[in-house]
Order: sequence, then structure tokens, then C-alpha cells
Amino acid sequence: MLFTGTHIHKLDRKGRVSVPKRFRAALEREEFAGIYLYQSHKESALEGCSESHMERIAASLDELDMFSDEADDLADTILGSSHMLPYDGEGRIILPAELIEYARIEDQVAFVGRGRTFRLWNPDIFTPLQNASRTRTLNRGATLKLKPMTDPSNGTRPRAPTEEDAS
Amino acid sequence: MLFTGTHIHKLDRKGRVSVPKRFRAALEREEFAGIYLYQSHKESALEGCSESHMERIAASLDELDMFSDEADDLADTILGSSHMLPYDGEGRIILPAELIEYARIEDQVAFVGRGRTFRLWNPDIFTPLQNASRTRTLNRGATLKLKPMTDPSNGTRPRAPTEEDAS
DNA sequence: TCAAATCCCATTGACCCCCATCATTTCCCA
DNA sequence: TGGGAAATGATGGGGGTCAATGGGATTTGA
Repeated sequence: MLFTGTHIHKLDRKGRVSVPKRFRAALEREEFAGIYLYQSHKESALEGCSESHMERIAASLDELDMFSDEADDLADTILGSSHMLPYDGEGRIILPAELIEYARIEDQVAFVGRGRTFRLWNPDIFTPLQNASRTRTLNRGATLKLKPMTDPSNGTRPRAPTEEDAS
Repeated sequence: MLFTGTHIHKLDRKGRVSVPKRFRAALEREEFAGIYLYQSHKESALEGCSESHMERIAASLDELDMFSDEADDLADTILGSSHMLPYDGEGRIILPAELIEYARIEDQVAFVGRGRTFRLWNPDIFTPLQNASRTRTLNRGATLKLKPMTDPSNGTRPRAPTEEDAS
């Protein structure tokens, strides 16, 4: 299952926000009922992923030389700064103050699918960026080379990034 | 189970500090109810791990040439200086004075997850280092090469690959 | 005998469970 | 095909529970 689309939800007074149903569905098989979030290196956004994806990151770090500086830095910035956030009964998480501040989130949160991961944004910041990137893509005439299909349920119709289906 | 996130707890007057619930949960299956700590050889921090991880280290040392300088040093610094610290009834450990001093810990302790292990820091020392780490990671444009996925239902527990993959 | 470690209990505040309401979407049937 | 009912997802908020903390009492060990 993949994370797709952009879903804008409200951050309530208690610092809670509903994780989009679609995203929760993509995580149904996970052992841990919740998501992981950490600060994006490059953007004023939060990176989100599943527990198993986090395990993959840890396993990949294991393969780097145990004492390398690079592994140290990555461990600090990803594993050390990640937050494990369980759902409440209604599928909401509590956004830690530290992350709200980092992503400059106010009263709304945009969940943006990126396949195996997703990002959280302040929609006021994300929307203009998205428009800019769409324009760049169009100008560049970018085409994506698709990998051979393994599963018939994949989209047959190669189509440009669709208009997002808001929630 | 992984150690993730940064958790800052108080060191009380008796030299006790609560091990974060999440970390204790990650160690639930261990035989020994407690953690191992030893001085980090690179940083002004303490390395922490489970009993089984400690055994893994010992096993790795076995593989090094038994009388090499390297093995000697590692044995001294890790096995020789490690402390086995059991929880009290409330999930706290007593930080030995020697380790408090080494890590220059004052009244707060930051537990920083690093996947299979974790570190203990004086938060005032760690925070700026973590920021520097993030900056280096960004400049280096470091991206982690993720290991190929072995099984979509990854996780620790082997689980029957179900077919009804629809939805 | 004294000091340190362990046990035990009290406090508190953040988090999680629960329920009530609202907004959509879906479904069914006229 | 339109409209209304039912189902589902999102949001708001009260209150109980438990993790973190503090400190006294008891035991252990040098």
C-alpha cells in the first residue's frame, strides 16, 4: 500500500490531528498502531513513515561502519529525533510541540503522500511550493520511466500527477 | 524493537533516573530487567544497550585476533567499563557516579535512541551536537541507501503473507 | 554501625480512553 | 435520477489512568 494524495486536517486545541483514513489503511498490517515522524533535513516539513520503514532505516545504518561519522550523524538526525506516535481510539496522533514548531504548523496540517513515506506541512507553506514544483515538472517535460509491471492491479494508464483528491 | 527518539528525564538527588517507558518496552523480552551502560569512546556520552546486545559485542570481540591491541582496547573500554544496571520497582536505574562524571551529566539526562542501541547525554551538550549533525547531513546531501525490502510485512515477527492484498 | 541500595507509597500532570456531535459520503429506494 | 436515510470519518471535550518523580522506611553489605 502506498501513501497518496494530499489531505488537510485540523489540529485541535489539544494538539491532536486525525491521520487520514487512507494513510491508516496503508498501515493496517503494521505491528505498531501509529506513525513515526521526524524533521525533514531540507524542508520546513515533517517526514512520516511506518514502523517497518523505520526498521529498514535502522538495518541500513547497521550496515554502515559502526563507528563512521556519517552513520553517527544519520542516527542522531533520524533515529534520535524521531517521534513514535500512537493513534488514539479515533485514529488521531498528538503532534509534539517541538515538531509543530519546526514545521511552523498552525491550525491545519497537510498530509502529503510520497509513496512509501509521507510528509506533514503547514498547508500555507506547502501549496505554493507544490504549484512551483508542478510548473517545473511541466516545463521540464519530465517523464517518469516506469518499472515493468509486476502486478496487474497497477495503473495501466500512465498519467501525470493527478489533481489531489482532498479528503 | 527499536530505540528511537530523545527522552529527557530528571536525575534525582539519589542518583536515580527513570528509563523511558518506550525503551523499557523495547527490552521487555530480555531476560535481565535492566540496561547496560558504558562510556562512549568518541563522545562525552554513555552507550546503552540490552543484555543480548552486550553478548553480541562480546561475540564480535571473540572474532578479533585474541591478542591484538584492538581487541584489548575494546575489551577494556567496553566490557571492562560496562555497568549492569537493574531497574527499581518504578523502572528507574541508579547512575553510577563514575558515569555521571564522565558524561558531565547534571540534573537532566537525555536518552537518545539509535536503533539497536541508545545513548545518554547531558541535554545541554547533546542538543547543539544534534543540530550540527543535521547541518552536516544536509550539506553532505547524505541519503541513506535503504536495504532492499525482504518482506512487505516486515517487522520483527514473521507473519504469514496473506493474499487478500486488495483494498 | 553506618552508608548505600532497595522497597514502598504519595503526588501530579500528561496522555489515552470514551462518548457526543458534526460533516460527508454512500447506499437504497421511490 | 433525485432525495433521504444510514454509515463512516473527522472533530471536540471530560475524566480516569499511568508514567515520571519525590521522599520516607527498611534492608543489605562493608
